[in-house]
Amino acid sequence: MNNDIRVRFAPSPTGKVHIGNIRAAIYNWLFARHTGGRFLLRVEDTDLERSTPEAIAVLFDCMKWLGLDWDEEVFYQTKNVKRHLEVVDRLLASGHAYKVEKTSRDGKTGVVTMFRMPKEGVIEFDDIVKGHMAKKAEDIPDFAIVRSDGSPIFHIANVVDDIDQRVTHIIRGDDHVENTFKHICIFKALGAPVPKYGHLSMIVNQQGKPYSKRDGAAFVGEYREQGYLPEALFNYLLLLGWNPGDDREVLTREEMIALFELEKVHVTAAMFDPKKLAWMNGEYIKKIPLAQFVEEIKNRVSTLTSRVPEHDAAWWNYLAEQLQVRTKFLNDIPAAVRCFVSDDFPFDEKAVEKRLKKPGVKDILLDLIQRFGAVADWTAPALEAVVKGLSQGNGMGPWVHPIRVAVSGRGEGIGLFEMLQLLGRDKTLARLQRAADTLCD
RNA sequence: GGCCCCAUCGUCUAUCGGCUAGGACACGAGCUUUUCAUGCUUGGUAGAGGAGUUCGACUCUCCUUGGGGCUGCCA
Repeated sequence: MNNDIRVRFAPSPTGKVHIGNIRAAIYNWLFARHTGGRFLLRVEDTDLERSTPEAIAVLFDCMKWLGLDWDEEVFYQTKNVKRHLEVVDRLLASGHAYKVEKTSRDGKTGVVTMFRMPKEGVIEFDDIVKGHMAKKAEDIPDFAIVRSDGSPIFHIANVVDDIDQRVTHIIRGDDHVENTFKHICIFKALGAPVPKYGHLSMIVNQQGKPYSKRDGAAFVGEYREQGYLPEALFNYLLLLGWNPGDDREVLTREEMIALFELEKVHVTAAMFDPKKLAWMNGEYIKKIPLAQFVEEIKNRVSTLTSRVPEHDAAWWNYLAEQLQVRTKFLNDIPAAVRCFVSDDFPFDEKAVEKRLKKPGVKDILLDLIQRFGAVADWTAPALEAVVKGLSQGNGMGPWVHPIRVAVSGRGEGIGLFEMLQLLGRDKTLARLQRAADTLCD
């Protein structure tokens, strides 16, 4: 355990949190938790137009949702501007920086402060994930650190904040590799210790380009809305570029913390595979304790109806048990439980066409009403026994399919007899009658 | 263009010189089966190309090719 280790996640709040960005947060967090160091959050809110309180709230929200807790008070970059400028003055005084009149791309002319890069020698560092990196100083031109309007630019703000926060390890996106050579020179010019670096590869789309919103859900909030579990997204993102060294893929948070090593993070870009994420989500849904899954169902039911129907705990548990293994996304729950909540559920056109609008089906349903009506003990096994008796070992399809569509409106769902047991005798018989009267030919 | 980085199944990856190249997702087949799933069994698909080092190279070196990043008064 090394309590001197300090890492930070330093996003600029834009109202949305990109999955590539949050993966950097995950790696930082895991690194801190694994080493016993501290995980800091710095909000780089210098873009006043986009960095609204709402945008910052979204950021906090996403992090909390994923269980990424930070250790010290949030550091706001805008509150450190005075320090940035003081440091620039020091650089100016020591000759590491100079002022010059420049014309920017968009044509405005003004005096900016430039950082003076060394003109010879090699700048190098050992990146924890990418290995040894070196670049000739002459290949990097001087660069601006203060705008003509007097505001500090990213390079100086970032380095000064890292010094002030006493950051020891900078774990961030690959796109900052080139900046690192510049930043190292600033640290040295200031006589500050150079932190260790670890650059993370990007998450790319199927074309190998950086994953953007055009490629599907690119922001954390979207996964949340679509019914993904935070644990699943966390686990999936972690596996995109890291593995525990054996065949385990679904890991507990404790295992992740225990096993995570920055040295084992991949250098290559990883393609985002929504199918595997979906699979992993299903794995995590199966792990939800039954009682909690029941609550989840009730919550979703409340989006369908103002009053959650009254049932005993056994009824809810039975439903949850049946539903849990079939659920890939929490958002699939409402459609699956609709028929238990209300008599007014939609009928799937195709299913009706295929299962009910066929000759003889009406008679089968009417016959079933009689037989089910005579069942003394309204349980799944008893009901199944009735249909088994009718099918005489030849497959229950001709009975089962029409019943399912008649009582639920859908061609898929939980086990049919379990469904009937949950619905109860009255609803089942009424729905069979209704289908026979109005949906069959 | 210049500089930097990268390269194993379709995808995520294991392999740290001995490989009949393993696992997962996806896909195919089968079993279970009332639907949809789950579960179990099972199949196919990979080391970009070329030199070199070595008894031996997917693993090391070089070149080529391909991909990505950066090259702002953005971050």
